[in-house]
This record gives sequence, C-alpha cells and structure tokens, in this order.
Amino acid sequence: MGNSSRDGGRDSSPVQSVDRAVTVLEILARQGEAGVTEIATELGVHKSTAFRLVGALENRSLVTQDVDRGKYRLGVGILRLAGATAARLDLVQEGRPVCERLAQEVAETINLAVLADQTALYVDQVAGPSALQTRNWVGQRIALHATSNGKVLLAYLTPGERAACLAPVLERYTEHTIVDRRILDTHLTDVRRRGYATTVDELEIGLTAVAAPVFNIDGGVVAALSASGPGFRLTQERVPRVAEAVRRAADEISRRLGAP
Amino acid sequence: MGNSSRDGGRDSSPVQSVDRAVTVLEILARQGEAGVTEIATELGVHKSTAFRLVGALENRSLVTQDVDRGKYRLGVGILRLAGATAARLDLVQEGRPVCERLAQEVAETINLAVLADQTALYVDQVAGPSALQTRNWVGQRIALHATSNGKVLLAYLTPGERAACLAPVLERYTEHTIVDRRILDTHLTDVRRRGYATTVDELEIGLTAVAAPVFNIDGGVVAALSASGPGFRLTQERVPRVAEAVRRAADEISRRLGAP
DNA sequence: GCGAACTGTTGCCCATGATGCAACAGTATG
DNA sequence: CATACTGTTGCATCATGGGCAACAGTTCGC
Repeated sequence: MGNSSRDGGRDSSPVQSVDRAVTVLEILARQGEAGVTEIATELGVHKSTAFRLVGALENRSLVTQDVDRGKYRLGVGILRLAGATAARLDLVQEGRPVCERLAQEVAETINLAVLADQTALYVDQVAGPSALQTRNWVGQRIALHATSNGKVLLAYLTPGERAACLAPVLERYTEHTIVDRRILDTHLTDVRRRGYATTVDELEIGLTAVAAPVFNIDGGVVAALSASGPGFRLTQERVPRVAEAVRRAADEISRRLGAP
Repeated sequence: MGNSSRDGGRDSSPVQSVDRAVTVLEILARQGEAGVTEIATELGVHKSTAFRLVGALENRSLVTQDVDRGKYRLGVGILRLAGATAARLDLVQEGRPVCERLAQEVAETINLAVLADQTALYVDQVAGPSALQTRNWVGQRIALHATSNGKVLLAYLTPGERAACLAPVLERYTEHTIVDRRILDTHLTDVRRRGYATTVDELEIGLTAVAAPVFNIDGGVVAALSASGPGFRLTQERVPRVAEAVRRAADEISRRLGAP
C-alpha cells in the first residue's frame, strides 16, 4: 500500500499500522460506510487485521458501528478533533491579514489568544518591523490575570466562569502584578466599559500590552487581540491610540467571523 | 496508558500503535500544538517513538509542523475526514424524522442519496410499513441514469459536470432503461421543470420510484429524496400524489439545512 | 562568544505486538 | 434447510515498532 509523499516529505517509512488506520478512515470518509471484508480488500490485508484496526479506531470513537456485526462509519471522535482544529483555523485564517496590517500600523508585536485550560493560549503572532520584539508566544499558555489578552478574556466571563478560571491565590510576577481579586474584578469591569485592557510591567518589567475582544457569530468572545512592546516605545501617551487601532482590528476580525 | 472503555466496548486490546496515534491527535486537539518531547512525555513513550507516530500522521496530513524542528498541530486531513462526516451527519440527522413521516404517509421505502464518485450513494433509508419492501440500499452506489435519485442529482448539474458523471455508453439494466444521451437530457430537463423524477422498470422490472431534490444553504442540490416500491402498488395513477408528498418532504429537509 | 542543556531526528538491533491462519458464530439467500 | 457469505476470536509466528545511543540544531545563561 503506497505511502503518499509530500513536499519536504519524510523518507523514513511511517508506522505501518498507523498508516493503515488512516487509510481506513479515508475509506470510510469516501464511501460513507463499509464492512470489515471490504476494508480488508481495499487495504490488502487479512480481514482479522482490518477488524482489529477498525476496533482500535472504534475504541476511541473515530469509527462507529450502526449495529453489531454491521457496517462501520466515521464517528464523532473525528468531529471532536476537527472541532478543535476548524474553529481555531478560522480564527487564525481570518485574523492573519488583519494582524499583519495592524502590525504595520502600530509597529508592535500583534497576538491572538484564546481561553484554554484557564490560561491565555497564544494562537497567532505577527511581528512588527522593529528589531526589538517580544519572543514568540504561539503555543504558550500564559496566566490570564497578568496579560492584556488574559484580562480581556476574563472580562467577558460570567462571575462563575471567572471564579473557575482564577486560582484562589494569584501569582505575582512583578511588584505591579494585580493579585488582589477585588482590585482585579474592578479592573475587569473597567476593561469591559472601555472595550480594551492594558498591562504595564505586570507580567514582566518593561513589557506593555493592550488588547481588545474578538466576538463570534453568537456574540460571545472567542479571542483577544493584542499589541505589545517595550514600555519605552509603548508609552502611556501612545497607549490610547494603539488601543483604538487594536479595537478596530479586533472588530474587523469579529465581522469576518460573522459577529453581529 | 489506559484504554478508555465504552458501553458494549471491545475487550480485546486495541492495536497499540493506532491507539497511541489517536492519543497524539487528542493531545494536539486539546493543546493546539505540542512538541515531540511533550507528546512523548504524555504518551509515556520514548521521544523517537513519538517522533515516528507524529511522522506517520504527518505523512497523511492529519498533523502538520509549522517549521522544521518545530511544534506540531492538527492538519487539514482531520478537516477533510470531518467534512465527509459532518455534512452527511447533518443531512441524515435533519432528514431522518422527515423520512420517517414520509414513509408513514406514502407507505413506501424512503431513501436519501448524494452524488459520490459519479454514482448515487444511498445514505439513509426508512422502510414503509408494508411487508414487501425494497432491500437496504444504504452504503450502496447505484447508477445515476437508471434511478430516480440519480436523475434528480443529474438534473441539477451543469452540462460539463453531467458529461463528466455519465459514461460514454450508458448501461442498460432493462429494456426500459434510458441509454440514449439525448433522450436522457430531454428527460432531465423535464425533471427540473416538474421538480421531481420518476423511474418505472428502469433499474429493474417491477420497481417504481419517484425522487425530488434537497437544497442546501447555498441553493445547490446536495441530495435527492425518493420513495420507491413495487409497480403494482406505486401505480401510474398514484405517482403524482406520491411525488407531491416527496417534494414537500424534500422541501422540509431543505429548509432544515438552511435553504433559501 | 561559549558551553550547557535542551530540542528534534536517525541508524540499528531486538523484543514484542501486529498479523495471518484456521476456526467459529451469526446472518442472508436461494 | 443448506450454502455462502459476513464479522469475530484464539493462537503461533515473524515483521515491525520501539528504545537506545548518538548526532545535529537551537536556545539560553553566564
């Protein structure tokens, strides 16, 4: 059974049984449903082999069987995996050109972050033209209370959701980190009122950031868009103008995602 | 690493490497992206093992890597698999209650079929109350030109698409099968005009069927809905009334799918 | 700028898990 | 009712999956 190659493709042979399992999934995607014998024939393996491959996928809900001894089809596990991918793909794909323009406009590092496992998960980043930049945050999970993105994500949660997301004791990163819950809650009320959040020296000394919410078609906040840079560049005077640009860019991404 | 069990779950141990590969996908779905060492740690395997598992998934586009030696994320292959599942799941889920009512109303076998690989792929079936029924078509791919579902699917294709779907020589199943392209094209123009297709003794002697189109949110035809039964029951006199019921039911499914 | 500490990647050898075989149970069909 | 199919299972074999050691590349602290 051939191994499809791709640009920069791996030359080492793949794990054969994983490769076969993926072929099973593709057969089921193409045909809607299929039986063990049919799958075995298309794979070129014994039907007991096909049966075990299908069984392994069924155990993890990637494949399901309508009735015992019946035909198999793709299961909800595929949709769960895709759900994780597609929504984030949409956000990043729709957001990327907006982020690039904003990076040019404000000449700072632009980030998109989503709420994930009670942290701000950074899903995209576009660097400004300056040589001095923040490091790459993508893939990292950063504390909510000490980042502008995190503050935005927190600001639009219900009190219950917010309580669930914040540890009883907030971690102090610098002497400027807000660790008192009541001060944080008041601050987040202000974030919602103004439509953007700021941090100055709260995650680390010398780092200033400003963020605004990205809404989806249901009117909920699905991400926060931020600009960040060194404090000597992102001065207090400059913050309102940068915040306005970030807000407009976040609104643009929201519209692209179908927000009202 | 534990194997999640499920109701009616398989007791035999699954194919371990497939199981591990699925766990890799779930890790990436949950975290957005991860590196080889992190995946290995969560799987409890050596990082060379994780590397090969990820490589096998990457070969098939289920996983992708942003830059060489960088972190991995879920790839478009997942979306391709899910695309095959979700759209069909929608159609079948939205269509099922309508099919059940229609089966009761017209007392014949009801089918939903989609265009797949130049055939009519049957994706759902509800039997009428009669003891005499057609066999189960679900999962089968039947010639377009000799079925009412197929005629509906053909009728709404562009001339180019239609030419691509039909073999140069149409297969004759009975003496009533339409195998002349010009006669078929004229017939399909009529299908579009009337809003439904019929076949009498064209796929097999004694089998009568009537089908109508199902539209989606974009206004395109995504499926055909049919009622079929023996000719002595689905008489010529009865066909117009059954056709009208099938049309109304197809319109109902179309509305549920968001058709204009 | 350099060394240490990490990462991802690779070749190789062997232990083990994937596989095919034979057989069985269940279902469909003539 | 017998035959011919299907899906499923236990078992023995061997081909492959896997870990190890090492390497190349990158990051980071001093």
